[in-house]
Amino acid sequence: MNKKDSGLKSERILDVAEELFALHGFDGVTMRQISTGANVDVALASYHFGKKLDLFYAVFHRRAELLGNTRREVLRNSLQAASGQPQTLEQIIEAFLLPLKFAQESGDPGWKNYMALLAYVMTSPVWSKTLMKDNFDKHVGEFIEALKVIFPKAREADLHWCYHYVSGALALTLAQTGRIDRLSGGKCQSSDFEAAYQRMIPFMAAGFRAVCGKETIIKNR
Amino acid sequence: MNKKDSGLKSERILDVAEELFALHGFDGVTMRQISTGANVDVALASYHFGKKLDLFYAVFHRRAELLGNTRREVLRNSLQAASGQPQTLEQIIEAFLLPLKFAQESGDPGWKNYMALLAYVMTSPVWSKTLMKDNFDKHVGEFIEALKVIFPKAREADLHWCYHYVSGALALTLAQTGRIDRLSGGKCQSSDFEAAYQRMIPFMAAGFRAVCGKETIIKNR
DNA sequence: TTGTTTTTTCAACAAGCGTTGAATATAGTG
DNA sequence: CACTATATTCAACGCTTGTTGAAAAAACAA
Repeated sequence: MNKKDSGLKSERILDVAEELFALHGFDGVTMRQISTGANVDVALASYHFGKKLDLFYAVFHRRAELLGNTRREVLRNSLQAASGQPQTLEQIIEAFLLPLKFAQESGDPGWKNYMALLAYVMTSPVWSKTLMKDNFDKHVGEFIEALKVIFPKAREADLHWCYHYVSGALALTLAQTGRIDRLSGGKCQSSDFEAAYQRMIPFMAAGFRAVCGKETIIKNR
Repeated sequence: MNKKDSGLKSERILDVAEELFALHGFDGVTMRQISTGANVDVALASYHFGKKLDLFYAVFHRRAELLGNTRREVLRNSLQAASGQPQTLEQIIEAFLLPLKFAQESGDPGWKNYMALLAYVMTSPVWSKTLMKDNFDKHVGEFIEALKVIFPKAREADLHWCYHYVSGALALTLAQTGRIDRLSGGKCQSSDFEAAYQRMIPFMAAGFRAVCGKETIIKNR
């Protein structure tokens, strides 16, 4: 039995759609390409998921919930581990990035496609207003709040712009365009999320401090 | 005479195509939407630019050359102004960002659309391998070289990843998705490139130093 | 088994797609 | 003016699109 014939057909449709949408965007993929890739009839995708747009939402929503929950969990765990003291800036940034590292390491190749899809959605003026708003905005507040605790004197606009830079750097990394491979002559690889991850934490932490000032240290009570 | 009836029709086609491609991507725009927006017959776009893909290339190429040349010029000017001494890290980053600030301030609303288009192309796995490669990769080498001068002991991979983070933060800013407006409760605006620009320089400079070490100061000869 | 529900395929629809050759209008030239 | 080249429109082509109702197959229940 062929690889693309294993598993539930409805799941295969989601997997193939995820990969193709990530690569070519919503309008760059046809229902027939998806059904062909999943080795099912074109009508089956409509039967399970409705309209093409609904399928797109289903694909995006499938892993969004899991990712958001993991993010919140990691953030709260690091808060608890600090036992009363505020988290370090590095811990907050790490909590933001760690779930994606987990996903990368999970071995499920679908996660890699999903990350590229996430980058596509994040940078799209259209999808950002619907999919990001409905699936990810709610988690951002907690991160900003954690940052406010350690940067009580920083202006909110500064915090948001810095968060925005982290988001952007992350998005381009998730997109895995292959450009860094080319520009670096092979010294860096788009697929090497570990390399991107390790450097991103000190980079972004230093950036935050340069813009928002040194964080306030609160004594243990 | 209506606004969309002014100017050369071929330029109007490029302008409308630029705006629509930036918003919906290559596959999300039809030739008829473009021609309708430019108030011309659908065949005229083909007459002037050939296939749809050629039109897309023409749109992207129109401002790419100007942008690339300005970038190189600014970089070399700052090199000359340093009169023998190496540039500061901030100067190098500024040279990378300044042309976009210029474009923003030029008053031409087309530039704003082009920036969103550039973000779309930068983050697309498909277009990155063709359009970015053919139009922008050649300029990156000069920036990396300038960075190597002031970070002679840094590993190349570190420099490239840091450059990658700057690219990503810039891309998300150029995309103008409106997300930061929402998340910040109106305290930040996607359209306010000046605000993004001012904070980006100290942020990225600090990030570079955190990953690549303090830059080497070379005495005046 | 028979009956029922769910899943999957088949075949086809109307609408929209990019593209093109021929016809018409406009501008430029002498 | 007439002649020519360029610009623009018109009308239509063959093809692909997303979607759907009905038929067939498979799974399930009794």
